[in-house]
Amino acid sequence: MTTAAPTERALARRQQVLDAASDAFRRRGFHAASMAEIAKLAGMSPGHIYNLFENKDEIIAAIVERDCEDVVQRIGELQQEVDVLQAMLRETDKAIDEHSQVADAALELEVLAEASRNPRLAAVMHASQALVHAKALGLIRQTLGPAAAELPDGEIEGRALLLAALFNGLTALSVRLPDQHKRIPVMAPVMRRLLQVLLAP
Amino acid sequence: MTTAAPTERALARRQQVLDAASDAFRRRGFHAASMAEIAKLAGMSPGHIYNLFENKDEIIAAIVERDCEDVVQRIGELQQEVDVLQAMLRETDKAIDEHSQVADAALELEVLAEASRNPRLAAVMHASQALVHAKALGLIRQTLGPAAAELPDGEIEGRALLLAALFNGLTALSVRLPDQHKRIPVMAPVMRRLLQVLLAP
DNA sequence: ATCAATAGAATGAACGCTCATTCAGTCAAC
DNA sequence: GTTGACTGAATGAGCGTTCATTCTATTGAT
Repeated sequence: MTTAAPTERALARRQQVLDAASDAFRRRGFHAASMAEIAKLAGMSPGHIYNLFENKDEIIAAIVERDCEDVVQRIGELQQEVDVLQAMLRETDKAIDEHSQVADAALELEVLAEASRNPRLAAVMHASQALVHAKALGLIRQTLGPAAAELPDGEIEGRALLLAALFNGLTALSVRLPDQHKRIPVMAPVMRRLLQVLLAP
Repeated sequence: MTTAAPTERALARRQQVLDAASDAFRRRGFHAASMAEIAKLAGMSPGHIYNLFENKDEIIAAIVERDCEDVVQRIGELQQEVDVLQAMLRETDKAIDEHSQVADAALELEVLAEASRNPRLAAVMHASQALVHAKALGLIRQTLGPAAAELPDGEIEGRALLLAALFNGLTALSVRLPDQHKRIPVMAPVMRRLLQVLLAP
């Protein structure tokens, strides 16, 4: 038997490893972070990690899956709003700020870079991203309301893609321009106009 | 004498190393690409690379500087156009396509991820990016024409930042959704509307 | 025209180190 | 006594970097 049902304890230990590895990858990068360091942060021996994960690759794959679930949930929460567009316009500053955290950016860029050359990770990432994309389509349709039906084919798809690009780009920018967070007041008004183009009928 | 003036030959060989290293970093990542591999691709011995560059870090730093010069030049060429906005709207498809090449994305994400934790590289990147940002401000001012003077403080700055974010985001997206290049016709119309918000008075 | 001297270009084996992964063995709980 | 969680030293591969050495071409004296 290669994979028995994991015990509850094992599942909790896995989460510890994921937390530790996220931290280590963020600070050192995937290849430069050692299993010894991850083990130390997770409070267990390097050897035991191999009872919980096949290898180092599987750890980063699991991180991607977990983070994707987070994003889907966040979109779901946003959908609970009565007027999604108004909610987004109201929280533009906060949204920009959250996507401009260099620490988060580091892990995200690390994961993307690794996914562009590691097929195992690429597969997980594409599956996860497909879920996020579908959820984003739903969000935009809901925001548009009945007007959605009148739009040409692909219009909503295009909006979802560029909405994703915009926020992903903020993350990349936060590394390129380290004082970017100081410029949130400058970006916010322009961002609101862009959001209106992407989300208003 | 620590640094004599480099001969013409040395400068040419440096370029060979930069080409080789770009390729290797793109395919394997910065840490996983070995100096031996770079040397082989560049057609010289590992030892000799150390006559041309201080160490591995300096190679990736030089790549960033070279790529930055490219971007500044590209913006400069765009500024030669009589009507910059019209030119951009005309070439939207091509621009999206160029920013969606996974191969280029891989190197760019690698560089960004490394810059988020390597201070030497971060310094080079911030200096380079400041040049690009200044050039982008000039482009937007030129596009707006006399209307630029009427806009509130920071408006142009905000536009430049989000323009950069938008294209950077396309690069990140191309890794997340591998079939993104097939959706260019879907993204282009929406993108044109966004460009108008960012570049029209 | 020839040769010794010189100097930069280039090599590649060797060094010291770190890494992911394995596995023989310990320990606690039942 | 058995089982499953867990340890950490050992293994072997691979890394960036160094350096003693060789190559190549140019110079200047004869």
